[in-house]
Amino acid sequence: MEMMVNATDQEQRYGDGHLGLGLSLSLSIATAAAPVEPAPAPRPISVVAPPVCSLPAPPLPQAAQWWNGAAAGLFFSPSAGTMDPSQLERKPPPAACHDMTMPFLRGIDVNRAPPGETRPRGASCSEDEEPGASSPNSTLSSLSGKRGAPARSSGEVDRDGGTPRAAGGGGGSDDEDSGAGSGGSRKKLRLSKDQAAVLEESFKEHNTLNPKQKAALAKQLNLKPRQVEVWFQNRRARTKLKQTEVDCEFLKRCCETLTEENRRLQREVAELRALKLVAPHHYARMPPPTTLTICPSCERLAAAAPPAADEAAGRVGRGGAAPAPTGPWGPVPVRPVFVDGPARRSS
DNA sequence: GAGTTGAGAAGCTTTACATCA
DNA sequence: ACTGATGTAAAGCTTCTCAAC
Repeated sequence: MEMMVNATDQEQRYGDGHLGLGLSLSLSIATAAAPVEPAPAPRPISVVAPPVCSLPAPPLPQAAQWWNGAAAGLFFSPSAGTMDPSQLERKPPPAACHDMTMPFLRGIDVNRAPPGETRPRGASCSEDEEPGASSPNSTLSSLSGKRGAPARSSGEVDRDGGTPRAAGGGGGSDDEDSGAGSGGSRKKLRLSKDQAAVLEESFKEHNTLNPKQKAALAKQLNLKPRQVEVWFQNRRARTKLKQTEVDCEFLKRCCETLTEENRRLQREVAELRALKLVAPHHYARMPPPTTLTICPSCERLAAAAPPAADEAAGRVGRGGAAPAPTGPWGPVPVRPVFVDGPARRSS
């Protein structure tokens, strides 16, 4: 097979968890500017733009990095900033998500495949065609065929969403459904609150589903596996979009901060030059410029600290530990992390 | 009218399997 | 019989888009 993969394309395609180009940039900045600290713990999904510094986390195995993001609903993994392009390149290994448990699926072990069971690639997933799994609400929209083709309009949607009506009915396979495109406008399914809540919970656990999880979830929610799949696809796409917006804002702030710092440093340089012209003899007695140190953690240049007692005693070497956030490294913008899904209507 | 959201389509990668030298 | 290369089909994913609400 011919593999002509555009790197940019790859980054975009598999950017969830890494966020592609823009993300890499922001992370590079953050990596260069921030001192080392432990990685922030995964936050609850409902938190938006938490006060977390964009610090690079210690490199993790790829699957772990991905999972960190996925489990917390984070598509922007801080650790991605330390990843090399090869790490950015691939999706997580399927096992990373397939082995996770879904506590909300009571009594359904969707994660444990029967020993030795591997679904043949070519075989159609019978679970996906589960005939009885049709949403009480979805008997309509899920029936819609191709775009533009009017779907069968049958039944109404339970907007309230409390209890799904009896699933029964359905009985039609996807094939049947898609085939019946006769007349009537396409009614749109509205997932019930309960269904949405369970899906959200599930998404917090895994942002992708394996076939078994999908089937179990569909069964539990009285939806078709295809509907669950679509919901997850949309959720991923929209979460990523939100995160991209957040990252964009963050990058703007980074840019402003760096620009301001650049101006300040240029002014400083100009002042120092002027000073040197005015009083060259003073500078002759000063230590050579090699006393500038590099912060070992963030590799930023720091002016040498004024001679202190420690230094006089020879106890301080060059390149000492970087001061905390308020040190000479300047302000580091705090990159917000979008961890919440698209706002849901509260109706 | 704008925002949200379920869903279809296109295009891509991955993977299992078959075939062949 | 075994092995590596190659082709193919199916499934899943992302992205874009539409349309109903």
